[in-house]
Amino acid sequence: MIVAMSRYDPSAFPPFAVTVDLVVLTVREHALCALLVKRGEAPFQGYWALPGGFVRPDEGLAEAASRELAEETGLRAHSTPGQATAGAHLEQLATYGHPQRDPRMRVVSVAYLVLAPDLPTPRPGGDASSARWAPVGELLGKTPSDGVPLAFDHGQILADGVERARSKIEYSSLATAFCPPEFTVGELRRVYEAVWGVVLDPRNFHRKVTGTPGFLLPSGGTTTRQGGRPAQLFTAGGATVLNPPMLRPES
Amino acid sequence: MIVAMSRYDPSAFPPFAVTVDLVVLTVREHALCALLVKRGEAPFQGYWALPGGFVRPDEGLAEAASRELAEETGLRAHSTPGQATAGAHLEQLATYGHPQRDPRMRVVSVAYLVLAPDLPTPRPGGDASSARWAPVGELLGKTPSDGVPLAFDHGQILADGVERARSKIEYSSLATAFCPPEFTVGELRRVYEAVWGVVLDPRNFHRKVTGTPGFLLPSGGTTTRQGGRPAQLFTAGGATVLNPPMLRPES
DNA sequence: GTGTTTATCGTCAGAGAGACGACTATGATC
DNA sequence: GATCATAGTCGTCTCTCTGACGATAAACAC
Repeated sequence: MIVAMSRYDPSAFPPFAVTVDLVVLTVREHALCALLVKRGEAPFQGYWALPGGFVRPDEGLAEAASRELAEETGLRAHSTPGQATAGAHLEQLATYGHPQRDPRMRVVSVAYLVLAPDLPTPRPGGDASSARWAPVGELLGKTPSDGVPLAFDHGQILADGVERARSKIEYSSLATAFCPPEFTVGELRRVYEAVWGVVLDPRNFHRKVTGTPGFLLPSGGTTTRQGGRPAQLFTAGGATVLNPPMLRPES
Repeated sequence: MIVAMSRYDPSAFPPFAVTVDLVVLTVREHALCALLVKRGEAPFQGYWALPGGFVRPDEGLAEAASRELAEETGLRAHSTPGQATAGAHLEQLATYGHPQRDPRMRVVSVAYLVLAPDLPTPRPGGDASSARWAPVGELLGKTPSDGVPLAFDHGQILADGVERARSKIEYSSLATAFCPPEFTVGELRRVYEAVWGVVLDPRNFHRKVTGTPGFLLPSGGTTTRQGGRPAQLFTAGGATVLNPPMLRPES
């Protein structure tokens, strides 16, 4: 409905706090991992949580997410498609606003999803007491009694972010955001395997990704850093959508 | 980052207003239409806008969207998948929070997407001065100089909602949300044609939707309301995902 | 009855994916 | 240096699915 002008009087409305929370995903040692920080204050003191913080009065939502990401990891993210630089991918995930999700006051949190290549160090920057990369397999798919859950509704946010990542690499070239600027087909395949938690046939995968126009650009070089026969190096091509998509194996 | 406790002091933060905006889509006369309301006050007085309103202090975001939808249209929406009732489908779309998107104060708006069967009357309920169903073809894909644009950033929100609907019916059974409880294959096909703006082959479409397990349940009856040979009536089956998906024809 | 409209069933060729064989080029080990 | 293990790359076969399109069926209008 169209609200009356008087309703815009700030004093007439209890204030909402608006925050951003980040689901930062990367692939480390064949496992999909999420960045967690340890909370230093109540509530949920000592619990692990997603990084995040308040949106400042004069900044946009994506801007706030990007700033928090830089504060936590030093990563420079951008949401522009077809990135060929070393930055991470950032996109809005969803917004969480259950009235009691924060016991102190009404907080509406806009969650962002970040896909980043493997970072050298977990670097607990900012004012979080500590930070770590946690394999999402150990955080998800467990009963709430297994281990300590995440603070607030961050377990749900993380689950939504992981599902978004899993489905989005099906029909987009976003999986390259997990890779360094130059990568091999095998490295890209291991990304898919880690994110989906499956094993893919190397030959069919190779045929699929090299046969999709614009997905991969040969950079000319080769590498043997994975052992075995030298593999061709590629960079991400300009294509952002995969048509036809590469669907996850069922079951 | 983890913020200090003092930052939770409401007086320390300029309040954000949180609203919900609704992209309500339906199919009328072979065209995809969106619900618009005419603004009665400044700013953008006299402009068409998406329906929406403030989130109340004690209600969740989806709850607020559902309430606004009921106030505007009388529809009872639910986001539970596999709905067999006459209600509309509701899902969160995205959140828009550019600092200057509302000239009066900082407003963060959580947009929801509603897919509804054709409603008997546009029913301008609530306190909007008037409401109408507008074909999205006339609102999108035009230069900003063609006609009057929507208020605020509602043109962008509408475009995002339409794109979400277009892509989501590819791999889900959501198109049935545009249909009455009982519908024919031809009626469902006309939904796809209206949403995508294409013409589909009736025979291939029939084969695809009747061959996908769980998509359609025969209800036993037949109808001739579309003219021609009587068509079998179906209800939406329990399946929510289409595998393999039904991809839009390219270009 | 004849024509029109819509629904439904079939056929055929081509694209694409899964399963898997074969070969290549490197480093590691004996 | 020969052998082995590892990973990469090319090919083949089959099956499924899709797009194009012919043909038939069952209603209504005249």
